[in-house]
Amino acid sequence: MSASRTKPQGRPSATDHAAIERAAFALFEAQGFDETTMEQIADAVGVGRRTLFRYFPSKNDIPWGQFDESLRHFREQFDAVPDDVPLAETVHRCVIAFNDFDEASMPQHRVRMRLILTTPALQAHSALRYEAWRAVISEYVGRRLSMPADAPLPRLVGHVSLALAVASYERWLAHPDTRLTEVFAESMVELRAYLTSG
Amino acid sequence: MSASRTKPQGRPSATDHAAIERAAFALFEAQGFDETTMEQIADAVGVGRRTLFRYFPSKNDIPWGQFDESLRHFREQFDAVPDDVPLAETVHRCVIAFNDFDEASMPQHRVRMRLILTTPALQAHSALRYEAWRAVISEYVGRRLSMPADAPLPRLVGHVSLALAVASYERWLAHPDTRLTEVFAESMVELRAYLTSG
DNA sequence: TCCTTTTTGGCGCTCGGTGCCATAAAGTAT
DNA sequence: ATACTTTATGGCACCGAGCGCCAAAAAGGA
Repeated sequence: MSASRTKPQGRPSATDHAAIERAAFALFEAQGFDETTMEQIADAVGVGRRTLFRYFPSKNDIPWGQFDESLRHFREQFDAVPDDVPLAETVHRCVIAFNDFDEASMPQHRVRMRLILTTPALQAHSALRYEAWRAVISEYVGRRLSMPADAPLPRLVGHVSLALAVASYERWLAHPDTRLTEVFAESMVELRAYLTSG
Repeated sequence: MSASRTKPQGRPSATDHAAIERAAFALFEAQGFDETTMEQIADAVGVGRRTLFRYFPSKNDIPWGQFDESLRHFREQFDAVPDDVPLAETVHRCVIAFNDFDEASMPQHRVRMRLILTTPALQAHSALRYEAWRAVISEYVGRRLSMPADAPLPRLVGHVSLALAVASYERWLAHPDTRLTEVFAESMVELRAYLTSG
């Protein structure tokens, strides 16, 4: 009943998500994503191909790691913001907080995002992951405005927030000397200027 | 040298894009996209499976029809706008013009977009098509602002314009009685309100 | 030692997608 | 009519992702 270590039963796991990610990223870096087969990854990890599909539902999901957990954290960001903060300000803050990683993990994060944003197969697959990310925003906006999360405005805010985030990531990847959180802020400033300029 | 019918040479084509689209959409409607195999489509068209892949590079591309031609038209929209029209206004007008279809073709367009926007495999694939659409916008914005098309601002405008378009399509699909062009305008108004509200 | 639990991983299959190539079906020149 | 050229077809074999099935492995507990 406690949250600590539960006694493992049955056959122990032969690997874990982190080990698979490491082996996979090494191969992706060395020979490219498309050129790497699941069999090669399985061999590198020292596990059967079939087992790989139990840890990651698809090859495309490997670069995303444990995105579901990140989304849980994303939701908590929203819960932590007081209700008197303006809506757009809240969304902007939380999006930045979501992408405010430990400085030490930034290099790895850069590799991950470069892979996702430059590999066509992953660009395509990302749409499915982005959807869940947008849903977090839509749900919050819906709650704040007392309307369903799938109403036009909440969804619009989700889409535009994502657009801003992806554009920011592209900018961040192109300029190694920039900080992710600052790039987000700049993008927002530019968007407001674009929309309000004559 | 004239633009009219060129004398066909060699073996005549056994089918064309339109015929494949018709057969495919009928099957997609009847049994779903994922449940329809390329072999079934080939049989329905009365052509070999191999031939299908010469007309469409992938199954995912069939619902998009001849999107490349649409993009050519999209580019022409921008060329037709005088330079004294404000940038954001120009982009907004052209995006609306791009989606201003013949009233008679709207029902078919609805079917197509519903398929694309609700089928996971197609949602994913769309990212690749959207990229080319965004590029048209980025190139224009880059030209107007005398900067490369892949500079941050042009790309940001491309991403946000797409976000607005997709959100508008979702709204249009959910409300059969609305007009596509009007929905786009409403989304823009809501976006400005969202970003400028306190 | 047997039983239960859990994971592994091999096997076989489907389906999208591709390279290869012989062949069909047209026009054209002799 | 025959031969040549051009272009499209479509069969065949192959690859890789992904999945259902299931026997076997590897642990703990009785």
